[in-house]
Amino acid sequence: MAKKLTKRSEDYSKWYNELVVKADLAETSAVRGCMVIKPYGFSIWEKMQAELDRMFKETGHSNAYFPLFVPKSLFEAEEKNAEGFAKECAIVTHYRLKNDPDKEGKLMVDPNAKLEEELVVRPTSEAIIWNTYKNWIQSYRDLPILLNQWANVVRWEMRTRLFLRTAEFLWQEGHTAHATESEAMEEALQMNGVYADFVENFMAIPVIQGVKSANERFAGAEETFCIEALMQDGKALQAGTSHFLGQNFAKAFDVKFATKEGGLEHVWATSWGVSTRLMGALIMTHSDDNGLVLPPNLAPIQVVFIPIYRGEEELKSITNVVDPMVEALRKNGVRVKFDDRDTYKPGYKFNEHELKGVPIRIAVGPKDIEKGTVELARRDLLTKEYIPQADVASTVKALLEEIQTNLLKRAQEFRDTHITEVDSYDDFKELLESKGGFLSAHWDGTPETEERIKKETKATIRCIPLDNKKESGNCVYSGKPSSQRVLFAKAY
RNA sequence: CGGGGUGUAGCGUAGCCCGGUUAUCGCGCCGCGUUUGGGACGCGGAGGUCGCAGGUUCGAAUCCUGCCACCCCGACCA
Repeated sequence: MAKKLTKRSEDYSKWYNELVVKADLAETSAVRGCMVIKPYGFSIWEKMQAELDRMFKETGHSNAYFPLFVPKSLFEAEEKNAEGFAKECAIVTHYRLKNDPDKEGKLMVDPNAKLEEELVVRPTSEAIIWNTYKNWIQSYRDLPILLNQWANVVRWEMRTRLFLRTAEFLWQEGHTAHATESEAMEEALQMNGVYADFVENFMAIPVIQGVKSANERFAGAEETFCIEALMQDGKALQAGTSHFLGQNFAKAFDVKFATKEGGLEHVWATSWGVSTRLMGALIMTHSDDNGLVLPPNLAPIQVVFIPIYRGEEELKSITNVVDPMVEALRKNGVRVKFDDRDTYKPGYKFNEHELKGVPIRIAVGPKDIEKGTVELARRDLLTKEYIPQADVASTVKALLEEIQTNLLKRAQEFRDTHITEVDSYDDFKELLESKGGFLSAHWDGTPETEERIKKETKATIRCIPLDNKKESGNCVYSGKPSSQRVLFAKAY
């Protein structure tokens, strides 16, 4: 096995897969299309969960949990939603196994244990949740309901890719119920904003907030808002979505409430989610040929100390110097590890922590003991410098913030230089291949045009940016008049 | 589900066309020693139903048949 990762420029997919496995984030499982998230990868996910959860609570939401199984009759109640997910559902049809009379030691599905009604393993939970909300809502006094659940969902994908597309994935899904259309719409927009805030400020991944075209809209939604990110290879990634569901689910599940005025009206709904896919976005936004690069906010280990020594005596004197520094940092709330394993050499540790994306590495050896210094290396720039031991606590604190800022800035610059305005279809096709990224182009607003462009170029409309400026022009494909540019890209 | 490909140790592989002692090499793993400021080196060692089932043959990783699994390209998708 090669020690170095495949270079990003050589084969981006190969690089990505190697990185995910070698940085101890995840691996493919023996189960078709499924993924094992390893402890290190999961600890990063937990950081994301904790921050998101905090933000949800801050905006008035609570957590709850609903069943994994959705009876088929409930699943099919909202037609568009059902149709959208029908092709990728896992279905439970039986509830028991028995010994196979023809094969010693083997089991078979017991044909007598066939379920009267099949259970769909949730690909999303609108159906089961709205069937429950029906029982919870009678009056305007019961509204709003602002719930979130952390769960797994199953979508039987044909082709899978670690974190980006797996048959089972972890996510959070918010499901809210409101008395008025405007309140629901505000909620959907608010949560899209929360996602943008989280992804940009916590994960240092710049995103564009936008609206999906009808083709790309969530099945069962009236309007889908999204955050779109751009990966290093020029492909876009939908990083999160927030849906204004109108009264579709309320009508499908007959959820009405008595208004203050004595009327009876259908409830308005939203749903919104982000998934472990964000881990993929993290990797494909910041990482390099040496491995993962973690924004300090997310890093399970923010600073790693590595001793360089021969013999126990030397280690002891280094430990005496390192321990107070570690303690001082921890007191400042910094997540620190002193890697004093004697089973690996320093060079190995350097590479390992680089591969895992630790933002700051501090090496302490005999020379440093003598001079009262440490060697400090930052992961984002791969630079090294010597600083006095006395300055470690203050330097690290400031540097962690600087790295966090720098990563976002760097990604932002990349993203901004990869949004290109195009006005002819030839330029469109040419740039899509040569440069990639977002192409900002006029579109006549019809699904047919979007569909044709997709067929011919594989590019889709990623979104219509929320802050889009109105500008009259002509559709890059049909030449028909258009009032604004939209963002096209090839997407994951 | 359509087109193509691959299954040999934990991982990556040679051998297969043209059947013939004990199945190749690298990484990793274990032991001992020397090492330790960018993935150490030497010596020794362990680890294999050659995807599964059947067939041809004196003899099968190698040839034949069937099955299974996985990967890539399409369609689908957060």
